[in-house]
Amino acid sequence: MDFAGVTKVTAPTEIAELGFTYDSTTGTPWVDVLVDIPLEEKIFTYSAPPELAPMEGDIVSVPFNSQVLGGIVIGRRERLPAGLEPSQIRPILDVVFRGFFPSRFWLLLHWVAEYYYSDLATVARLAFPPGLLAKSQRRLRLVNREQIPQDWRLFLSQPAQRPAREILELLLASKTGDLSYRHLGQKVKNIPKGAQDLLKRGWIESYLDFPSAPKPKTQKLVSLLTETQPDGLSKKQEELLAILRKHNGELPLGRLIQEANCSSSVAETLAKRGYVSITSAEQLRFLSQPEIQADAPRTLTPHQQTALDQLLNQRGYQISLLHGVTGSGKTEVYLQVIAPLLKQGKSVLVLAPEIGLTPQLMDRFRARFGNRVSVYHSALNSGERYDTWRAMLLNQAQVVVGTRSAVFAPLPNLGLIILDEEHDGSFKQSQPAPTYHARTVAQRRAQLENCPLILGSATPSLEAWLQSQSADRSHYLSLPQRVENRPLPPIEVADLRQELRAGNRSIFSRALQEALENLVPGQEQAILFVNRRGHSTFVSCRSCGAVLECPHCDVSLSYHYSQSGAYQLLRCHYCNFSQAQPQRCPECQSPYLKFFGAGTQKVTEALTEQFPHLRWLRFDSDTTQKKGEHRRLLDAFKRGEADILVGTQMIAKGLDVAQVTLVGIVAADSLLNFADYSAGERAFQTLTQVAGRAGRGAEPGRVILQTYTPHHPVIQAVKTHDYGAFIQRELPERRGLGYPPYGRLLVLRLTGRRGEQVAESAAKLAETLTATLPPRVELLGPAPASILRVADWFRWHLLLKYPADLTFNLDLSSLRALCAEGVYLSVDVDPLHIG
DNA sequence: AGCACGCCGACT
DNA sequence: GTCGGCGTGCTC
Repeated sequence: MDFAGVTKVTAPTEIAELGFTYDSTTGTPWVDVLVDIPLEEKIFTYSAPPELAPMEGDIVSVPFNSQVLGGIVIGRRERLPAGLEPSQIRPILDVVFRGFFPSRFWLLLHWVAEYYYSDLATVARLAFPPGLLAKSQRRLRLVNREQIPQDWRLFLSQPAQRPAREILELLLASKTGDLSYRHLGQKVKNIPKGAQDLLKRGWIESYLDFPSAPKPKTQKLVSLLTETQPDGLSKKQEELLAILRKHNGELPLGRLIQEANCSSSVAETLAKRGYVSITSAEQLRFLSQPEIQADAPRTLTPHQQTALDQLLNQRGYQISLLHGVTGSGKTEVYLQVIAPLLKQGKSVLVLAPEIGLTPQLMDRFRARFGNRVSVYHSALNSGERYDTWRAMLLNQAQVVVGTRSAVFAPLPNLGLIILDEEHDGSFKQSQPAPTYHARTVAQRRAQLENCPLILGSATPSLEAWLQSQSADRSHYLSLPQRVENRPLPPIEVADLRQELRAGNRSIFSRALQEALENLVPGQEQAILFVNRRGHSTFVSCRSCGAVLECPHCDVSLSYHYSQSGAYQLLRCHYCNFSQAQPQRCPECQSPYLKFFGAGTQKVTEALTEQFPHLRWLRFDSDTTQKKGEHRRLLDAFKRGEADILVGTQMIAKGLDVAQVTLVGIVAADSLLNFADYSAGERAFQTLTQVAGRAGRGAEPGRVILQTYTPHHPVIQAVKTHDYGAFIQRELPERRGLGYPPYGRLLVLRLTGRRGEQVAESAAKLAETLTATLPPRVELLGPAPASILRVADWFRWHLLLKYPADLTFNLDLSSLRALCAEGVYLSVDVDPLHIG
């Protein structure tokens, strides 16, 4: 079955009944519009043509200078602001979308804009599907291709006519002969001059491409209005009514006339006489998704049942941390909390780290709730996105599963928010603004909607854990055991220093080699976790020790090669620069280059060499670039087409394959050695999650963790599956240093193409901040970023650290004013990474 | 953010 | 003189 459903068209007033209110009775002449432009004061007053009747919350097109921009009506006013004459006021051009914005949603956007030092228009753009806030584009097009003389170059031979020549060349080369100013601007210097020349000759014309609101596909729907069989109808008319009756009284016009083999005029006559109605209906485009076997609620373990009972009893805003070890059945608890809410007509928002990586979560939801589940994430194309957005707005009792940005999903009757894998870093946007964390926004939203929020994780973030212990309306629920009494896999730590001493130079420890040797192909599967993609993390010269570095970034290049051996590349993992692997050291011409650091490619290479009987699949961002490739690879692995899955971080997320009995962590150390206050927390989470992939089926699992630092407290906590031990060590440390969750952080990032300028601006900011910051705010830096230069951009930052109970405000625009030209300042509130 | 207007150097 | 460079300021 596919989901291509037909929804009855809903008039604006009906949308309003979904809980949004506005008043169309007082038609005041002026409206304030938030214009979609990053400006200090973004509110402009427009006149409201009565026929458009723009109202609060409407999305509108407005003239702005010589462009047309999207905007949001934020209020109406009786009189003009001081100093404005009626003659200065221009009218609203169009209402793009009507009657959105319940006030609590509006408040949420406001709050996000303020909390993250962003602005309303930027935040609003996140919350809307593309197109709603579109701006007009100035475009140039050829008036008539044939009319331009063959020898046009002769007319434009002056040096000063270079822009005109270049524009014309580009236009002639393009299929449509129609290009946007913006596009041309990237390739031609001084377009206005060139355009002027060409316009004067009458070869091209310039026009404004109006933003067109995304329109849902519509189709005509014919509905039966009479119960009885009316008299005096023609044969065709009777036939048509009979067909309608056969289809429960409703059919799309196209299908109806096809089946009745008549023209639409027959239906129109019937409509005129009042026997049927013809309405316009939206036809929503959805991703056609693979069919899923329906399933029924599963029997719960006592722990699951306890958690479920507590969650079912919650009313109003509550925040619950569902701390369930890997394989403890959190998803089943979610499903059973959701079911009764849907029956009450409420909707549920489920946020997950990356939908692409967790198709299994999606499948579980669809198996239980069928077509009441929809996905919303950034990989949807704009048509799908728009229609899903519409559906969210219009449908009752639905489940939306989405990624970070879905926290803004416009569900009118929200009954619950679930944030699964709450600890996952991808819930935080670090770039561009607003630098929001979906967990933080979800919490605010739950408060505004007055509904419960459930955070789920096997390895809760320290923030969530601390909050669950102490804060108001917070609850801690635990699922300490796996379902069906399956044990957590024992974790063996292999000391790589001892391996070296014992003369083992393989990247696999003896324990891991033995385990791989004993893996029964076809019955058991293994996962090998490697922290890096590619082959080697760096290449260095044996003679002079030179390390090959990226010419655009301050990092070493990684070595990659193709399966066929067709290329050997050095690639930068920061800016994607690549070059051929040189035959000789560029410094000393020595031919002896050595590869260091194991990436996924090197591991698969070693597997082929040492275990030729085992088939492997590589799962990292190199092998999953194509759309749908995640799923394809995971499905292939699930079907047993390979014995071993070799992958990066990605495999830690929600992968649930019953046959996996062995997990190998090739090198845990790279995770521990990040110079970041939260490195330990992230390492604990990743290692625990990866280890948790083992033994999820009937067969018990086994984990081998290789490391050079076996006594590191994080390794020990992972080894003993002891979350408590981990936080008892980590929390006092954080408290002592004033780091989150006890203190708060804010990073000011400065970037620019000229290194000295960036450094100077950073120093200047620091000076000003030192003089103006309130007493309990600590300023650290300025410091160069741990990788100073990425893609030829230099990066410096300043870190502000302050007690969580302190509120203060930065005046961002005056700080921006302090920066040198070409130096950009951005803010990251509650950053996850500082580097 | 665009985009116009407006004021100075190197060409016809 | 004119064109072409880009600084400055405005957008309801």
